[in-house]
Amino acid sequence: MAADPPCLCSTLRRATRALTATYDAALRPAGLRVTQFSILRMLERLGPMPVTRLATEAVLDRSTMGRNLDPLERRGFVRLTVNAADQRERVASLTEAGRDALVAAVPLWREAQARIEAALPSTVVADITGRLATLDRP
Amino acid sequence: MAADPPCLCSTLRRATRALTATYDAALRPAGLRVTQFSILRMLERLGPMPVTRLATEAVLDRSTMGRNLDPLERRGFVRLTVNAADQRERVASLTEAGRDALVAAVPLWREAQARIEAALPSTVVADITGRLATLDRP
DNA sequence: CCGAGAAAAGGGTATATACCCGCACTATGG
DNA sequence: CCATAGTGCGGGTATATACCCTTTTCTCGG
Repeated sequence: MAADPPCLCSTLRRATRALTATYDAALRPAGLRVTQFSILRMLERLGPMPVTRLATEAVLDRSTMGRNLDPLERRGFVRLTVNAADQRERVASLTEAGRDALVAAVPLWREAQARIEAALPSTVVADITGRLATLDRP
Repeated sequence: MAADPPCLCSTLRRATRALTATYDAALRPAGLRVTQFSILRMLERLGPMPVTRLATEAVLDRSTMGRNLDPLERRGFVRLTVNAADQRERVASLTEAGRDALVAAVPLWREAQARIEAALPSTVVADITGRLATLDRP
């Protein structure tokens, strides 16, 4: 009986771990991880946003986004304020320190992104996303 | 000024989260996550193995493998015993309960794997792995 | 055979991720 | 205008991941 082939999920997880380590190493001088960098960049692009909207944008669980904001808030890169118009909402916004961190990180990110892109074109990654999108949520 | 393109790493992480959720959902009836399933399968394939060797095999940090084994040991799927020949080593082995869990999980995994493979051929994933392998340490 | 260095683990810390539950607040139907 | 349904969020719990430092145990050169 033929052995089962490798698990697609485990294989992709392994690849993602490696890629994450590469980006994290590249961003280390700026004191950010790629996850944190992405959140800061999203805040810069979208402006102040409530946690739930950020989570939706990143396709992350809401509580995960809340917890991912914690270290950023603790280090003063993000401020969380209650929305006066809807007191349930906590609006995340980039602080000056957060903007500075982003400014320091962007060139490092661009360098890593270019280096990776040379080996792993964005079309390949986009292809994966597209293929997985066809597996909808039942 | 053109906006920076999406981050390859964040995009791949997002895809991996989605894929993991799909596999985890498929394996839920067997009470396993895909991470745990992979470890059990590795133990079945390789036989009893010290934690460090398992970590190397999975390309995981040693301490991560040790912690990933915890829930499996707690639930009785894996046994950890000190190697008499080298008392530093803790050898992980599949228990009967672990084998049973695997037997229950394999058909679920095969179903998920087949379903995903139809949308995301293993060649595409293998391609990513190969491309990332060319990025060794600069 | 013994001491120095290497190897295997464990524990501490930190982050990333998701589920559930309950609380607080808002919006809405009568 | 109030009861209720719905929404946003925090906290609890669990897993996944990696780094560091320390302890235990081996191995090997002298």
